Amino acid sequence: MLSEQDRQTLQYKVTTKLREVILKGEFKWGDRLIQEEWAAKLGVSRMPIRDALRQLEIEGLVRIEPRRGAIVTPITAEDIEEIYHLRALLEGEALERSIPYLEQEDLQTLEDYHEKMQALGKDEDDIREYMELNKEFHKVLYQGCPWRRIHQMIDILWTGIPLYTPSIIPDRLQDAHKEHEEIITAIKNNRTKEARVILENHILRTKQHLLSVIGKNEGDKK
Amino acid sequence: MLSEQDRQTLQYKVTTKLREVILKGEFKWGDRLIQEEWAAKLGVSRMPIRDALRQLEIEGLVRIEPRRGAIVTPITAEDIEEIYHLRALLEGEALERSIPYLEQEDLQTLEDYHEKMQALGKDEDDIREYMELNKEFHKVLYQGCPWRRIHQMIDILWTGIPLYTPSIIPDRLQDAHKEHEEIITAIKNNRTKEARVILENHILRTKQHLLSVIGKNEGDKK
DNA sequence: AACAGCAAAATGATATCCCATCTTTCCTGT
DNA sequence: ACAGGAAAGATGGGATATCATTTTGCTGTT
Repeated sequence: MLSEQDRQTLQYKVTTKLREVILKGEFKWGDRLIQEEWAAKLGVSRMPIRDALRQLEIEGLVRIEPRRGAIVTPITAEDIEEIYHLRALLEGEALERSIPYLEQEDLQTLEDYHEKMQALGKDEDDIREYMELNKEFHKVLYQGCPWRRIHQMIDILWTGIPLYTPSIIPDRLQDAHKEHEEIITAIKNNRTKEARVILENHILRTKQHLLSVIGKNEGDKK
Repeated sequence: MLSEQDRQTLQYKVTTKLREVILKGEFKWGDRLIQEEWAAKLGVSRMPIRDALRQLEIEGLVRIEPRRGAIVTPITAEDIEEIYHLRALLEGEALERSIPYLEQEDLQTLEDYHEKMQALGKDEDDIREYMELNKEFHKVLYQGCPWRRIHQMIDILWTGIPLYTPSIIPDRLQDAHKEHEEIITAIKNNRTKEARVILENHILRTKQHLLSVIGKNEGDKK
């Protein structure tokens, strides 16, 4: 049940809530998400639920079949593979087209974020903060890119990433940080193509790390 | 073959209709698309209109602002640039990941389409038929790719391409045909990377041709 | 011509109702 | 006992009516 204050931007809130529920793994593959059931659970009408489902279909978390409604399709390892590969492709392209438009001010913002991230520790709160800053850092990287669709696509990929406990991130902090620095340096020196390659590899390495950690955890459980 | 997309739902029809209207250029940049007005025009309620607008926002044809509704953002030359570049990126990747899964049967389908396209003439009906076959041809190319999101993204890009009068296509038929053939050959010989590069260049060349033709036409008008 | 302020319009959202279709259950005839 | 099918129930797509809130546009005054 959503509280009264959460009702400012209903569709947004509902979308966020449903996405969270699905990413948390509360559905099995192929489960149906019944509109009325969730409308009741969240205390809203069916319409914002439908809006949310359409959005989540775009993100790949449900599949909508005519007259059958939303079928939940949770994230698999293959999805991680896909999401990060597509991120590498699209963010690489976006960065290359962004650099010519980046101002001195943007460079400064990047360095600020970078420093803040470096200063953070490894407890849970700091890691959460890190994840937030990291997201902003990446956004600034390609905000100069004049294309409309690529931004939307990248956003979709980011929101579709499962919310892993921050506890699995720390091992890679050191490396990630160094890679960020390399990107900044490349941009400063106008080595556009190089920046792109570093970013792409940065993303793919993050994927590799994620998969290896998940793989281990999965092995532990069963 | 089109079983899934054969949606007989109203929202699908409405989306198609509104997309057509926008791509035909009946709106100027920044025009508002009033829900009730179009609900009346199409003889439906506001609901399927809203569903359609949400979809069109994803495709980049409208922008939805809270409490102000849908603002139409028609296609510009820069959009063509973006759409075709993203197609090259995404379809290239999809093709590379599709080839390992392509069956002998799919190869046969590709050659069938290819032959049919070759047999067509240059009058308007034939060109329309060609465009349809071409779409199917490309779809078969990457249908083996196991990723979900990339297919959706590619579909969105295809539907967002303006419906130019077929009269501007013929000059490139010969070249396009040859490029298709090269792709088939590369796939047959398992030269995956090569197939990818040919496809990417094929798409970018198509873009270049389109832009040059449009550029001329625009020049004529003003 | 500028502007303040108010009325009309449009959207986000709710509540209900209807119908088509999908799913499940249960009944029937062999 | 069981396969097959019919009926009942569940669910989604869609229509309609209504309300609150915000935006837009108009009008009359200065």
